[in-house]
Amino acid sequence: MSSVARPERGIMSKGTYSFTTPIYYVNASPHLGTAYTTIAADTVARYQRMNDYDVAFVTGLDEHGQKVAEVAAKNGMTPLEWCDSMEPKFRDAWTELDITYTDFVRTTEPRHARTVQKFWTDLYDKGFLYKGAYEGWYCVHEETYYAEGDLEKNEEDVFVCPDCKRPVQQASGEENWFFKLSEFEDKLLTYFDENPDFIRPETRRNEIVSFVKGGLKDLSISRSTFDWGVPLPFDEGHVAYVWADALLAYITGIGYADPEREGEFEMRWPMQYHFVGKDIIRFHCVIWPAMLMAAGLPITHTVFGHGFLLTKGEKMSKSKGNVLLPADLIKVFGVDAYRYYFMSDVAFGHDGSISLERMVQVYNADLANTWGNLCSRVFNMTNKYFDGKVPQAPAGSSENPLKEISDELYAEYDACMSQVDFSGAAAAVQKLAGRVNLYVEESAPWNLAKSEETADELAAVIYNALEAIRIIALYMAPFMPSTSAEVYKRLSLGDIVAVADIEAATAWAGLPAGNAVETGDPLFPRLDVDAIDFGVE
RNA sequence: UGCGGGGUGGAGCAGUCUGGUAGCUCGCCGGGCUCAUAACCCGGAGGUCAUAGGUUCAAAUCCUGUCCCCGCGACCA
Repeated sequence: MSSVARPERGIMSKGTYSFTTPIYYVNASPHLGTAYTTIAADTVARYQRMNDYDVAFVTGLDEHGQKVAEVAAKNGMTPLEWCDSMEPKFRDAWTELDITYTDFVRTTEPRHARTVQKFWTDLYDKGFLYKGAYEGWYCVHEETYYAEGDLEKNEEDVFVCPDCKRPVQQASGEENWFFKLSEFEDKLLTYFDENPDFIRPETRRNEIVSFVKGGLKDLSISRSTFDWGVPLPFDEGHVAYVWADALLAYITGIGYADPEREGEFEMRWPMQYHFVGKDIIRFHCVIWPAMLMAAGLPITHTVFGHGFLLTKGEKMSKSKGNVLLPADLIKVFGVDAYRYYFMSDVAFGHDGSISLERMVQVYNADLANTWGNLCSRVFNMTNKYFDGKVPQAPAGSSENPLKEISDELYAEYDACMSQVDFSGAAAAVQKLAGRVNLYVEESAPWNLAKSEETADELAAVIYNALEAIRIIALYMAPFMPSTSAEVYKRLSLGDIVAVADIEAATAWAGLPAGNAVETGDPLFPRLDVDAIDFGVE
């Protein structure tokens, strides 16, 4: 099903690096939030590919469940027709944002049904499942059972769902399959204890630990009241319930039980990261590791629950009328600036307030004034003083402040990126860009150009500035792929996407003398906040 | 009610775990430079770190109380 080319395996040196976004629910179109998670994952994907890793980046769609069936019926479609109509919205959004996922899993695909059936049959065989009746109440909307004590009552004194406030129905003794989640309470707590990085950031970890300490109930993993789902092989009248289905898409995406991808799952599992919004960490930090433990599989290294994007301190929602759509922002800022803004200006893991005004600020300060203008002025001087060719750096010119910073940069940048501290990584690169601007100022090449006596000095300054620009382009590439590719092109360097070892590539003096340098149009023309039509608000 | 996050110069944040010159980006004011996208560089103004107590030689940072804001609860990471 997936049209995305998978990377060749086994040819890179550092090993595999695998991670996921959530398998998004088909009911809503992609919005800033889903785009945020996905851009973050893509930034990791692009970086780790440049960092000599064999990357697997799994995303996809959760297409099962009663709600989907209902929405489809309401729109006069079969459930699958409805899902088919939603899929392009996601794929197109990701294409527009330059997302380089390696697999896009739809939970309705046969290969995923195979995963679900194999996985749960295995747990069934191992004795982790039992059939039981759920006493109590059921909310169709949440697809969840509630004990009477957990319910709330509305004005009419009718029991309603504590989550969605809709009336609930009596469970009527429907039999479900249950997963013995309660057996994993201690094992999970021990695991959390021994693996402090499993849940990040730390506040999320504390939440989960206290939640598990509060006690775990067995988990209903099947439904027999509707059939829009994957049937369980040991009881065909039952389909896997939402999380018992969707979480497994992560392993479908790396070839679990896939005869066409022999050996890939073993190579890529366990993964480094699941990137999720903070609202769904429970499923990823409690149910999922318990499922894996039961299956005898290792557990993903880290579940990272990032924060929400807030506007004016409030969460975006349609009813508040403060929703921004990715496409609207791309129109104004372009894809690269869009990606850069969210990665650099919002601390990953914390809620972040965003605004159009702030986007314009960051765009102008970091991209137009610092990075874009730096390229502009240095390229222009290269053109003016060296006929548009990279000058030969004179002997001894490698002793300079830019090299000093650059030599330390990989370690700092890599540490940030490995910890998914995107804003830290971006700031580190930005610091070098700022230093180059200062270096140019201090060296004043326009004065050096006035006399033959300072010709060597001039060549050194321009070379060093160009070299720093090359290095900055490399480090910016995971955030802003198109711009970095453009800078590489203007320096007559090869395809930046082919860079497979960024540490080696960013070693000083990698820029060949004599390369043609094209000044080109400004990379990021300044924006005037008052002159922009955002088409929203 | 509950659970969670937060209140730091005009705006957005860092610093709080491991007490000891209050830092960053933007904006504002003044100066410099001229290669560049009114950009770049330097300097400056501006904060009783929500509030009231407590601990301490010393608290934004630790403890206690209070006030306020936000999130989960509605499509939604």
